[in-house]
Amino acid sequence: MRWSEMYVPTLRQDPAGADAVSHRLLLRAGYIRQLMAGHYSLLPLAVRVRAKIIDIIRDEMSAIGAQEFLLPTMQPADVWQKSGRWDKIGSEMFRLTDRKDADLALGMTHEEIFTTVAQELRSYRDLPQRWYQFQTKFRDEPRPKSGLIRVREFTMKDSYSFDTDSDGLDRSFAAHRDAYHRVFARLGIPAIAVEASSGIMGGSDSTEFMCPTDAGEDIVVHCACGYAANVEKATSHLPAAADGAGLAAPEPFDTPDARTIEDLVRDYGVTADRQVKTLVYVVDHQLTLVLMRGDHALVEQKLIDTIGAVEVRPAHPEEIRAALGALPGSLGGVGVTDLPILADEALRGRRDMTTGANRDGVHLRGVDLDRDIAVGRWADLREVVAGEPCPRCRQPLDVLRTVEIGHIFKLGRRYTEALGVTVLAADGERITPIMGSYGIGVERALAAIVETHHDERGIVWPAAVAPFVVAIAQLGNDEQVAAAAEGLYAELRARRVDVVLDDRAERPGVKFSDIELVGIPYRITVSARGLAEGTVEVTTRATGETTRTPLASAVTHLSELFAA
RNA sequence: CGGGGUGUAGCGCAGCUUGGUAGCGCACUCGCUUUGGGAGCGAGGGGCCGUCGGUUCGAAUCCGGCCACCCCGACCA
Repeated sequence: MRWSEMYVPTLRQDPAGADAVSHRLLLRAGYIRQLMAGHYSLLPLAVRVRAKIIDIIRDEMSAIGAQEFLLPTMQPADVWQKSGRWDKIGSEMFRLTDRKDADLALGMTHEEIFTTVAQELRSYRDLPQRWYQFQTKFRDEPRPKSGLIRVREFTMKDSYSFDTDSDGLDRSFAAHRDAYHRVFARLGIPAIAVEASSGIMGGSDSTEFMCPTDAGEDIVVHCACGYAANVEKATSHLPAAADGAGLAAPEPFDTPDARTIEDLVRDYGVTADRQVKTLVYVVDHQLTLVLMRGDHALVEQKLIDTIGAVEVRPAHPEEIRAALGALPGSLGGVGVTDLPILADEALRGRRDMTTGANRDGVHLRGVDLDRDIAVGRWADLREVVAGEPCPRCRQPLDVLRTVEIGHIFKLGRRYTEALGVTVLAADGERITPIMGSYGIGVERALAAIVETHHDERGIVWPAAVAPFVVAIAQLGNDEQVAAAAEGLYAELRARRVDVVLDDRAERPGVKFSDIELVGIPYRITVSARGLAEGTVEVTTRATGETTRTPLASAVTHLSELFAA
């Protein structure tokens, strides 16, 4: 490719409102343009990178025996109704109707559709099957942000496995997990595999692949011993509390100005870890008390996962007052019998605690959880914070900001049952195949590479995904320079190297900064000055290292760099 | 959905307080010079000032509605 013929609209200044590094650089370097919030046009350079990412993923999918499909992105409502997700998913799914007024959806994932195809599986001998595709997904995100990191329309590599039994699913799951590690290693993404919540996908087990970056939105708890989990799932080992004997019964005391945990700490000397924080949630229309230790934060996803709830929201003050007779600040679970009460494990067995009395401006001390509060269910609901002891090795935990680039699920038989997929087993019985599903966000992976591969001058692509591996900077309009540059260009193309010849009538500084901004791994600089002594320069983008080499051996020198 | 902010040329911005019909830098076009780190000089082209309405002799500017986009939070496979 000749740069003079490419469309690469680089920007000299940082675009306004592009906060994330990858967003800023992809805009500046002419890879993407925004159409509307959450929808981006990929320009030629981005298309080249995307194609290389897809090739790497495809290669690793083939290596585990997966077969490529391409399923429709517009889908009928009825399969979603059969799986129950038409109602369960809510406004994140784009829905539309056709001229016959039939309900349709834009695919946000393809479990239902792949399972529909699987209805033709007949025999256990057909299994296992591992199927995948690269397909556009649509998700009506409430808040798209950070360029390609959170969008409403994107390409996903999604795969689905069908096995006869859970051992088979374990093998398919492990095959994908290993393939994903290889994919991310080849893409240059420092992915961490973490335990995750399965969310709306359902299923028994899931692992997320997370890339650490400031632009990330997921918090991951991580330990040197190898323990890693999304905060939505993470636990830590808290030291046991040593409570005193407490009181024979809870004792009210007036706290007229205390509305928060901190108020009680400051004005009444009750440390936060001796308080019971009473949160009121509406869980699938049921008002529910959620008790946490005063210094602990609730993870709503844990609440959702524990109950299997569809919708969870904090209750409004009016709802709370109507049910408990007090406002937030003086709430507690003592004596409450008409509402479900969930309590965090960290409160189990605690005595001599302080909590609200359900009378505004009054608290109770000497509360014994087992004796005084009708806890219906104990669960891990607490958010782990940095420095708490690792649940495995007891060393202090790290907390990282990350972006999710892949997620693999053991789904079970939910979809195959709902859509009536069965095969005949060896003994003549009908069995329902068990499924897994596995996803990688392609453009998000692209953004994650930029997040982790850049410097102050621009992007620094790993060679495996770079839009071009070599750029030839032809300086000046000297005929000999042009001839030498053209010669190198032809030679590299003959060797199937992705090379771009910067033959623009631009000054050297413009060429250098564009080539660096765009992030091409190697640059050959051809100039009259160099040719006078028979040499060209080869510069490595990542290190800035430049070596002079005779024109005739430039290609050989590059090959050595590729091999290194 | 709650809070905050911004919409003026392709990009980045000023002008708005104090109304009088739009400006700067970059980019773009042409000419000359220049050519190893985003060139210089000269001459040009380009904007329904997001949109609809109101006030006014007159609105980019004042008032109201709407729309879009960005940030924080909620939410989110």
